[in-house]
Amino acid sequence: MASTTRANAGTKGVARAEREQQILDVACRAFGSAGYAGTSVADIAEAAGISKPLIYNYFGSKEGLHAVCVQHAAATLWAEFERSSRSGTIGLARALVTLDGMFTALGPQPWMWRLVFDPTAPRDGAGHEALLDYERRLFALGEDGVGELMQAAGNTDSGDTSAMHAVWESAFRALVNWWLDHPDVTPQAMTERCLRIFGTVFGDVDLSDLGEPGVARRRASEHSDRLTRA
Amino acid sequence: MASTTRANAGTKGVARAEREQQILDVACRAFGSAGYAGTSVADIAEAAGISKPLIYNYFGSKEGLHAVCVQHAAATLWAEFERSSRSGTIGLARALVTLDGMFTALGPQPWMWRLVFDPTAPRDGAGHEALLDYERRLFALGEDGVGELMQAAGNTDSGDTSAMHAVWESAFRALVNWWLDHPDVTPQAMTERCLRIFGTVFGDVDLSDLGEPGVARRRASEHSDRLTRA
DNA sequence: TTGATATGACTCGCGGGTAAGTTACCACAA
DNA sequence: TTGTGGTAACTTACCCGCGAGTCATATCAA
Repeated sequence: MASTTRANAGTKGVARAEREQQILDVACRAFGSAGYAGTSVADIAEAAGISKPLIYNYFGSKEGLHAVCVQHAAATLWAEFERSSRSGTIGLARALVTLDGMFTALGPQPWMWRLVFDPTAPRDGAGHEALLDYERRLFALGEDGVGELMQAAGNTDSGDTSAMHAVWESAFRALVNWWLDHPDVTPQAMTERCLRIFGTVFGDVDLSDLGEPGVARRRASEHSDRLTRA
Repeated sequence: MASTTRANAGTKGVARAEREQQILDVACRAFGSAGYAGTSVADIAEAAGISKPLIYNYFGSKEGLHAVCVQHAAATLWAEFERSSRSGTIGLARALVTLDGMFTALGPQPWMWRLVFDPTAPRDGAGHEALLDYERRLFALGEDGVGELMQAAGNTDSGDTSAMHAVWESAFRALVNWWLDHPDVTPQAMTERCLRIFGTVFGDVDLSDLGEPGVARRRASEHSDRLTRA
């Protein structure tokens, strides 16, 4: 027994890489649920079962930790968007494929969404840069589709296109948010709902553009194993 | 000169009601610009040219002050929505009239918008109640229009209607936000832009529903004097 | 003199961040 | 096999600024 001081320190035999990953998981859930401002480093430390200074040792600062979380989330979501853009579909069909991919990707980790669209996140630093980058690429992707639509309708006003794009992104977010607020609805059912909504708004959607109606679902399930991991 | 102590207190001859109004104006701008979390009571006191304890004397707490601001903003915006709903138009025409009314109402006081849609606002208390009430009424108003649209399209699924409603509200907010981000665009020009966008999305809008294209603008300018006060 | 209007100078908790020390593990010498 | 030093993993206990909220006090008008 010797000199059993009441100190509780000392290694627990967990390697840095492993501990970092563990902290990251907890932090993503926390930031994605309560937002950046609503989450304290002490909260994360407690949830991860470690002490605060360890987080500062490994990530430097609250903002540094958050930046890594955001980069991870942005990369994940962006990968999904890019995959959809390679689906070979265009116009509304591609929109549907993208929505479907989002539902499937977010199913096991819904907090990722709020992590990226957190209004309380800091307006500078590495995390913000990552988000700006993500938004820029997303913007370019969406601008194509909206541009096509506007041109097909004979409208070439750049202001109109810009506003229209804002509306489209907002509608996209609204559909995802609605789905996140209705956890009972399966991704499949939600995609079908989106299809019906598109039909209502745009008149009957030309399904020949879409190939077959099931294409979105099939492509998504091809990758669903890969996505259900985390 | 007598005993000129360096104390700076004492009344400045401003009546409580007047001072409260003055504080309120400053607070609305502050909360509406930097958000609830991003605004300190000291900030407001300094901007109003008074000291912090006076605010606590008159409004009890930061949340109390914020609640009054929110109630004011919600009432103002709601009045505009209700006026639009009495315009006699229906469907897309009413949507246009409502948007036009918002642009005109927000022109002289754009911060009102963020005051109502502030993600950093407290989730309880009188201000939150006022917002919930406002949202409920807004919801009922929007549900009508969306319900009509869905029914006309032969879709009676309540989930579809709910999601559709979320999309509509989101699109509405996106248009207003876009406009707030482009201060050079006049309300008139923005309303015309919305008309063109509606035309692009829904196919050519039936303008007979709308009466004449200028109806929104005319009704709004009737009241523009009343709105440009604050 | 009384009450309304006003303020300087506090208290206090919360949360980001840090200094200094403690323990376990591991490579290597005896 | 058993010391022994070095390092990586970890914690306790603190600092410090910021912002909400308060107290005692001061001035003036009626």
